[in-house]
Amino acid sequence: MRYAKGHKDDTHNHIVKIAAQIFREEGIEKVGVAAVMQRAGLTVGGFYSHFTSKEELVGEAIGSAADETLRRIFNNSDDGGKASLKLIVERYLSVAHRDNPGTGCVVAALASELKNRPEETRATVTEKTTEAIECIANRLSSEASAKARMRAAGAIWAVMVGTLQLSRIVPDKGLSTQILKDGIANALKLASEMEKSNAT
Amino acid sequence: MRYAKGHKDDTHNHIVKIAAQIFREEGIEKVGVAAVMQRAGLTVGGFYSHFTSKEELVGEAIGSAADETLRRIFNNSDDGGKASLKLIVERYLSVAHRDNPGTGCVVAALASELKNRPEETRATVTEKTTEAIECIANRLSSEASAKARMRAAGAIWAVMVGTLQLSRIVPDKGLSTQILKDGIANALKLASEMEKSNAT
DNA sequence: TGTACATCAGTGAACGCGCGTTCACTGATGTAC
DNA sequence: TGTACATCAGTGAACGCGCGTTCACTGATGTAC
Repeated sequence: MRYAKGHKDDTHNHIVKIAAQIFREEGIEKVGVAAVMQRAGLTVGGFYSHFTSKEELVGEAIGSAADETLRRIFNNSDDGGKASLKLIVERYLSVAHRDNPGTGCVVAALASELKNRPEETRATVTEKTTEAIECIANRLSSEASAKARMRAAGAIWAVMVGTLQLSRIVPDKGLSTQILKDGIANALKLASEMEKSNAT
Repeated sequence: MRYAKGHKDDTHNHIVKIAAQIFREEGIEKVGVAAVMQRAGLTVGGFYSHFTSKEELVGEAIGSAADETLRRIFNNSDDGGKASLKLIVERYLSVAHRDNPGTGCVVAALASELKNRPEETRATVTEKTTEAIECIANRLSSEASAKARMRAAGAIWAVMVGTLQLSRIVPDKGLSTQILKDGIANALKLASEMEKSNAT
């Protein structure tokens, strides 16, 4: 063979990772197959020996981005998955995350395009989002019921996503950064309220 | 003149309203100028006597959609702008709103595409979003400081937007509706916590 | 060991199509004389 | 009052371009004999 064993798989994964990044930066509809291949250092002709359609790439890219979101933000393996809720919230609502959608949360980056994807892709996102919310719930007071913790965690997750998205829309950097700070305070206040009132 | 006075303005506004709806339903990049004109009952050739570019239409459509969001959801003029916070939250996180993005909140419908729009358009959205958050703040306990109320209102707004977006991604209708219900409870709990602890 | 052929990841040109945009034209009405 | 011309919102065909997709080809390596 011209290429080493596993070379094609490597290429495939490389294309998916590149696509996952550009889609989050510029939007799925705006980015063409040729642009993805070029950024991956390949020519467009080879695309269809890796994927049956652009939509298949989109599905894989979103799945990959969702995994990356979980790993890097919600349950970072760099710290052995032991990050505190405070650290997770601060990481999520950081200036760095706001300014780098290409490597960040896929829901915040593509929310409005996700709702028009095929059911299978949306099911994957649902599953990964549930994992993220569980991640938050696991860090809340264990005195409350699991159900109550999941509901509170859902609110914290929604505050995080909604706040990050707004911070990316606001043109004024100062106001945008203040929104992030307020969002951190809001999310953590939600968590501490949860721990005070540990009833359902 | 062939057409009645003000006819062209009417046509212009009609195109903007149609565009505001289709963009929210299908996404800005996915919908072409010809599709908008056709849905407006016109032919594509006349478009450029109304707008200098598609982006100009996009700006106007987003502004129109933002106004509509404020009027219909946050400060409904049908009830004289006296809707309670509970009513606003229930209206925002309703099954009807989830299933009809074309006439609903523009941020929830287009969040991820808004971040890639020109600064002017994003400034308009920022302004209208601030109004929406003020709308919520005005309905919170007046014992707390204005600043504290705005921050809490921001959290409630973020929960609403994040929850609605997630409910639109989740393929399972039952789970999706449960997410909406939990979101309502979460948003209202945030409001009542605010009223209990009325310090900064 | 040396030659002939099979394999297959990737190339590059082409396909039809719809995009945003342009422009010569239409035709009903208003105005000038 | 009647005719000739100006106005202008909207039409419909065309522009170049990039889209998603297809396909004949390349060329380095592996295998057969």
